Amino acid sequence: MLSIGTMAKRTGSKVQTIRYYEEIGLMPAPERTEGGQRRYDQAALDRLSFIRHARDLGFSLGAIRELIDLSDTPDHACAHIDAIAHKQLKAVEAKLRRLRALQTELKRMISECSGGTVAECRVLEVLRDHGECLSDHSAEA
Amino acid sequence: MLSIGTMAKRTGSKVQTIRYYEEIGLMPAPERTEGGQRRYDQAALDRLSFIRHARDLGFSLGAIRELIDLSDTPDHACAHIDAIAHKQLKAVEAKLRRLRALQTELKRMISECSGGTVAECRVLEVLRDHGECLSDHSAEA
DNA sequence: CCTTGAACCTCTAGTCACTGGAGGTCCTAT
DNA sequence: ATAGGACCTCCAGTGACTAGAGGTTCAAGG
Repeated sequence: MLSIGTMAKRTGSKVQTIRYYEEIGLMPAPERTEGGQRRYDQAALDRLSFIRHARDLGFSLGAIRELIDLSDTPDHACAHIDAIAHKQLKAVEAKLRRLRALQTELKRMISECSGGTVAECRVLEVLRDHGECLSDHSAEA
Repeated sequence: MLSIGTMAKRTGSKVQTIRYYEEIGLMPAPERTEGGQRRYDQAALDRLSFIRHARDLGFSLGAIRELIDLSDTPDHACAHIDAIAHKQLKAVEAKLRRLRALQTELKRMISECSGGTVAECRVLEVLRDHGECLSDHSAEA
């Protein structure tokens, strides 16, 4: 049984953030000790860890809720799962394309830099033609 | 010369967001018409487009400011550029790993789904061992 | 040239996703 | 038994927007 502080340490989140996720219903309310302190299990740790990673990847809490629902309710209508998974996959793949472009450009700059001169930085231009999928931050559609 | 509305449309942002970026100094103050309306050029459009994409990829405005500074000041000390580029590259590569894992799992679910049954959803587990780089949301270090 | 209405302006307030602090209680190691 | 670190609730503040009120400007049609 894990305390909230241990959960925070293991996932790199803040204690308050975990309580916040509970408040908005993203994390289930855990068991409590006699004295009222929260005690978590492995499933809760996995869930929190997923949330933190997905947030770091730029997913909104709404989108994350959808992804978690996929695994909370494996008996959902297949068409529903399929629609959500497809939508999230498209978002993931757009992010992948843009991240790869950024990676390439940063690498180029670093290698030029070790040669002593950075001719120019093209980080701005590099993301220009990989977009098409902006503003999918809503996920409740 | 582009109006703020055109800028918003082209980058998928809101008009207010653009004004907000100007307020906090992330976008330079553009020229104005006699009547006081903002008029932007191509460079401003590129810059805004970059900001929006980078935000969508989960970078903080602080991290984005750093990336933009790389291209604003090509005459910066090479060591400085190198340090920032390396740091950002590490962040990008961690995001890439986790996104790829998520992509794989979503694809698996979709293909199982088209077969009629989704045995189980492992989106949560899939991000578990690719982390190591959480909470690099600060970028001012 | 004049109008008219969509797009622009500033300013303030609200939202989402946290983050920090005050003031107090619990738990565990000595 | 007790000290002090971790926990509790509640509330206020931050970062990054987003919406609305109330008023001005611009450009396309008459």
